[in-house]
Amino acid sequence: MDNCNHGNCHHCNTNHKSCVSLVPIFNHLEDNQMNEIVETIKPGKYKKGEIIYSAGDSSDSLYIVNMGRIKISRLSESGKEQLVRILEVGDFTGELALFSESTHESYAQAMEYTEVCMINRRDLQNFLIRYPSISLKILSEFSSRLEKSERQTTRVSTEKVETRIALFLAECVDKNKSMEFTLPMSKKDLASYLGTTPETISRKLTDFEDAGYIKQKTARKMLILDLEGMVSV
Amino acid sequence: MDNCNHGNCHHCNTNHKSCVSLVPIFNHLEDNQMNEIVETIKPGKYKKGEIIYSAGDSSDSLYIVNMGRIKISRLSESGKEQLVRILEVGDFTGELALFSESTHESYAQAMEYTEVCMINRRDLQNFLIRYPSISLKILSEFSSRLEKSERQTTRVSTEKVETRIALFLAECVDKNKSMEFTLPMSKKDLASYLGTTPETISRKLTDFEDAGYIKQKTARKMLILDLEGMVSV
DNA sequence: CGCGTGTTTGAACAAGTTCAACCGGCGTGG
DNA sequence: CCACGCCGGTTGAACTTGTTCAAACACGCG
Repeated sequence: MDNCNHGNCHHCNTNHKSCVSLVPIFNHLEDNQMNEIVETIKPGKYKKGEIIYSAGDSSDSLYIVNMGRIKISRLSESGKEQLVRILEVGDFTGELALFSESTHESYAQAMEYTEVCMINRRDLQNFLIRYPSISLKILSEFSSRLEKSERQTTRVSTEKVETRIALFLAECVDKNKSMEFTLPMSKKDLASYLGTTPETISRKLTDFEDAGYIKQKTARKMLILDLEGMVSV
Repeated sequence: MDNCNHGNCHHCNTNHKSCVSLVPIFNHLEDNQMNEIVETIKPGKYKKGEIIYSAGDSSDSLYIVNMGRIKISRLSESGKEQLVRILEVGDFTGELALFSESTHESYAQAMEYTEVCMINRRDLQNFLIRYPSISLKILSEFSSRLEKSERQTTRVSTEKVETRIALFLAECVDKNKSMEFTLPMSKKDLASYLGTTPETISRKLTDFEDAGYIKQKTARKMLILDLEGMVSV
């Protein structure tokens, strides 16, 4: 904020400090260590819908979300695409290319106006060696991502669509700590994420509504009426 | 080997050195550093079929496979189980419990007589701080696991069973560098891994055979006749 | 206001699961 | 050493689930 002397700080590209001081992987460092990192950061700004990187790109930097939201999708061998996860402020991506030399297998797209901070591989590896605690943070993040990813695989492999939707809604309740919330993505994207089609999502949600488990206030706004009942289908 | 002065070294529990000097996460260290790690290691031996840890266990150690093979499975919310991955010599598991306090969501079972080396959380975290290069190795392993796991999710979500089987066989060819190989697991387990049923696996494989893509020499022995044709179904 | 994309609904269709029966190899215990 | 039993694998047929395609709709954004 300090070195931002005009209107909207969100659009002030000299303000990289927040990237570093806000995100979990760095915010435990000493001030002078953080400053050192701030020095090496390059900012990036993307309009809604803009592609940040594509499958096949030889990425060599870590992207940290400073503002906005990013959608990460993969293409399957036969060309169909799947939404893998959504990055919120403080999340990062680009890991694959950081620890192996390979290219991206996924692509990243801004879901709204988004600002990121980029750290290139060489710089990051330096910091990892000098400040081992950063590695511990990233390891912790990785292990939780791994956990989530494997859980998702198991769900898609073993649960029927209905159950997957119910579990997803239950997680939204959890995250928002409220029975009323807005879906974090379109139903189309949700279908892609859950490994089904928009049609099926639509149908199952009206089924849930008919059964009295939920109420769809608008396309995205949900009110859960009977969580227990819904997840135990 | 040196400090093993009786019969079968496989059953010699004073020989922990190989765990450390063989596995990728440690084998780049200096001798004295390795010795330090060897000191803290506890060995574990498991008969075929034995459970190494179960879902719900509050694990607090990293398991490194010294010999044998371990099957990692998860239980879905509704109780169905899925094979997540198979650990070979040099692979490790237990990561979840290492960087968070939580309990295991998966369980591990020895597929044959298996020996592991265990390092507890406290010791490992110490080494990670003192020898940052270990973190880099683990990060690299994690990122490749993450990649694989996400690829698997995408496959299960978007590809039909036939394609998943074909891709799996193609990977076996790749790994064995030969058109002839033995399946790394039973067809029952394969079904669980690919998110389908043994019946379907059986049927699709005979379909492949009828189409002239493969030849099943025995239950586990496969010969790929037309890789191109098979994967482009 | 109008276009485009996301959403809903219907009906036919495809894919894979389920259940049940049967086969065969392997290990165990008599 | 043989017989039995168990588990993995195979096959058939009915059944369930979810997809696909097509059409109509609606909401939001320019």
